[in-house]
Amino acid sequence: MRWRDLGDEECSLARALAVVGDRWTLLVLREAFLRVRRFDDFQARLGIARRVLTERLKHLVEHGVLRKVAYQDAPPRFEYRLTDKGLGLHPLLVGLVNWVDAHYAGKNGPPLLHRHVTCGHDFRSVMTCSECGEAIDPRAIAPHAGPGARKKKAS
Amino acid sequence: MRWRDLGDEECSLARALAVVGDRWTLLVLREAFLRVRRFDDFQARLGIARRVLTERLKHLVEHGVLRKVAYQDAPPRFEYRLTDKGLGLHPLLVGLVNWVDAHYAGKNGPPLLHRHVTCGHDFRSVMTCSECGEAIDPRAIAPHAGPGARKKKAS
DNA sequence: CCCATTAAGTCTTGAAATAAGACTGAGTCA
DNA sequence: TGACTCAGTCTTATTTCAAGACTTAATGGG
Repeated sequence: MRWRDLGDEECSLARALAVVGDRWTLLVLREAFLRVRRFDDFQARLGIARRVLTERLKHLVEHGVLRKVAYQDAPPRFEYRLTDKGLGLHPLLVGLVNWVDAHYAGKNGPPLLHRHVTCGHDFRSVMTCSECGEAIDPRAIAPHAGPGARKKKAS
Repeated sequence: MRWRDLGDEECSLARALAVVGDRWTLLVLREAFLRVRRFDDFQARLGIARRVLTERLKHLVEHGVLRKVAYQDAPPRFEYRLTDKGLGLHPLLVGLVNWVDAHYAGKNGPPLLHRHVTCGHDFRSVMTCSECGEAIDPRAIAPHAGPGARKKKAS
């Protein structure tokens, strides 16, 4: 299977990765969550090939994760802002960051903390069950075919 | 910057991606969560190059996400099992799946559901604050430098 | 006017990674 | 014996990436 055909898969995870699973894409979003918006700023902070950055930004805009907004007309200049859909990924990224920090703690602790402005505390993202509200024990997850399943493979 | 040097970054997200950010890696883990354990099964279900699969499995074992366990001696045969560290990624993957399903619902609904065996219901993974217990509004997350920060870049 | 600078890309080139599938080696099964 | 299983390894052609030079349009200073 080719990576480029991932979006055609039935599997939800495959379709998610078709959007944000390319190299650098999640790091571009990390910068976006840190309020970076302009091409050269993304490029300078990530140090990635400009060609790749161009491609990733275009892809994220096409998938509605970022919006390209003109901030001046002459010469035309644009910035990239998160959409609501893009913002929805932030808690997940925090969860991923918490996962690494839990397993590969540096000597001094995590380099970045996240404050929950609602309650004012630095927090970890705790995954809970939408039905019973309890924190999810990873061993208590049982995947099974849903209504949109075609045959046997899915996710 | 080269992708291979990602693990040396201070940024937690970069270090997470150095472990699970390669092409196909998360799909390998999806299969592992669906109880797939053997090389040929992974290969047949994913349809990826065997060379790439070999590399990804080795990488995941090296990083303690999977364990390679002999299940017979002659000829030697192995299977790959999730470690606790690997299991810790399952709620995050469910969250990612929920994210796509929310934004790109198929006509029939999601192809895969997840049951929370503790309460018996199909659930979505809701990210909540470890401090106040509330569901996290993505706009209420304020990243800031933590104790392990070196200069300005992080995550 | 002339030159430097900024910003958002595009282009080029050589180096890596991936896709597809053939091949290998040890052992089992009939 | 010959077909088959399983877990890889190898080969080749194609794609993608890394690094940085180049482009275009405008602004600011001397």
